[in-house]
Amino acid sequence: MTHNQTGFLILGMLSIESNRSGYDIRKAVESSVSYFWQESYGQIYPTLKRLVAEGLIEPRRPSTRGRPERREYSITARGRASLQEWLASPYREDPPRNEFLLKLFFGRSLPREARLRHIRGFQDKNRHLLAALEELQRQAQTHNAGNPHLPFWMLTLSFGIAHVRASLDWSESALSILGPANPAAVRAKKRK
Amino acid sequence: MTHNQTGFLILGMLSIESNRSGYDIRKAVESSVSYFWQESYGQIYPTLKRLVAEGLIEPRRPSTRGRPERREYSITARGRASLQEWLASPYREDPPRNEFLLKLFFGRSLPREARLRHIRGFQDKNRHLLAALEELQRQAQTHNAGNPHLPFWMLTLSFGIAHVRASLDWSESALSILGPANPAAVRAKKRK
DNA sequence: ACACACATGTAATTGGTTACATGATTTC
DNA sequence: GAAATCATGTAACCAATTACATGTGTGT
Repeated sequence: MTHNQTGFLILGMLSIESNRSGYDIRKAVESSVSYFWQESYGQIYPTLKRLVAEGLIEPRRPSTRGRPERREYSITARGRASLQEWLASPYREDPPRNEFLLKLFFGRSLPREARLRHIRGFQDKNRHLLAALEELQRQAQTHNAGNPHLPFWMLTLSFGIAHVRASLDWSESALSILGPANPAAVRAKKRK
Repeated sequence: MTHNQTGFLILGMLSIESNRSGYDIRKAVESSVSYFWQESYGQIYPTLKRLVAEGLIEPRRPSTRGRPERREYSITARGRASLQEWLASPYREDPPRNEFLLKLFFGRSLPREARLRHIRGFQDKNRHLLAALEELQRQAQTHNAGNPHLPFWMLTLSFGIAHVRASLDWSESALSILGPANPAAVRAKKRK
C-alpha cells in the first residue's frame, strides 16, 4: 500500500464499526467528516477489493435476506496494524490549492462589483457551513454520549468551527477594505 | 478550456507581468502564493503550449544573448477575456481533504503519546508558517508600495495569517484537552 | 573544479471524479 | 405506480506529481 488515503479512511471507518458496506462507508463519510473529507464510490469500491487482496480487511457475506446484494467488511489484525502505522506517521504537508484565494489574488483584474460578489459568496457559504457544523456538534454530543471516539470527533469539529469563524471575521474586514470606491482611496484615508 | 486551473494561474501571472517564462512563473508562484497554491513544471510547460495553441497567450523569443534557451510569453486580448470570465465565476466549493484532521478523527486508535506528538507537529508547522507569512507581509509592503495589486495580495496574506492563528489557538486547546492522562478523566473533572 | 541557479521538456504513474449501467426494496 | 433509498460496480477521463533527461551560465 503506497499512499492511497482512501484505503486508510476505509480502515479507519471499519476500525470504529465493523460490518460496514461500501455504501455505509460513503454515508458515514458524508455525515461525519464531509467538511474536510470526501469519497466517491468510484474510489471506494475498487479500494475495498484491493484491501481484501492485501488482507487488511475481510468480506463477510451478510445474512442474505432478500435485500439488495450487499457486501460487508471488517478490519483484520493486519489492517489495524497498518492503520496505526499510518495514523502515527506525520501528515504530508503541502497546503491545498485554494481557488477562492487565487481569484482574490488576481482580483484587481475584476470590476469592483464582481469582487464584492465574490467575497459575499464566500461569506454566505461560510455562514451556512457554520450553521451545519454547529448542528453537527449538537447531534454528535447528544447521540454519542459516552462514545470513546467522541472527544476526537469534537476536536475536529471545533477545528472546523474555528476556521469558519476566522473566515467570517476576515471577510468582514475584506469587505470594509474593498467596499469603498477604490482601494487607493482607502489607503489615502488611513494615512491622514 | 475546461477546468484546468493551472491555465488560469498562468494567465493571471502573465496579466500581472508580461514576458515571463515557465521558469519565471514557477518562481513567482513559489514566492507569492505558495502558502495556498503550487505548480510543478510538469504542469506548467504543457499548459503553456496549450494556451498558445488556444491563442490565449503568445510566445516571444527573447533577445537570445547566449543564455540558456528561454521562452517568454505574454497574455493576449482573448487570454485576458478568458481570465476575467474565470475570475468572475464562483469558485467550486467542496472542501479539500485534510489529512491532519482525518488522523485526529481516528485518534483514539493511537497511544496518547503519538496523539500529542501529532498535535505538537501541527503546532510547529503552523508557527513556522506564521513567521514566514509575517515576513512575506513585510516584504510585500516594502517592495511593492504603490503596486495596484498590493491590496489584493495583502488580503490573501491576512487570510492566511488569520487561519494560521486560528490553528495555533485551536491546538492550544486541543493539547489541554488531550494532554491529561485520558479524555474521560477530563470530562469527569469538568462535570464537578 | 564544483556547485548552484537558470532553463525546458517528456513519460510514467497516481489518485481521483464523473458518467454510465444495473437492479431491488421501501415509502408515499 | 412513482420516487427515494439502498446497493454495487466499471469505464472514460482528468489533473497533477514525480522521476527522468538534458544542457548552459555564473559565482566561488
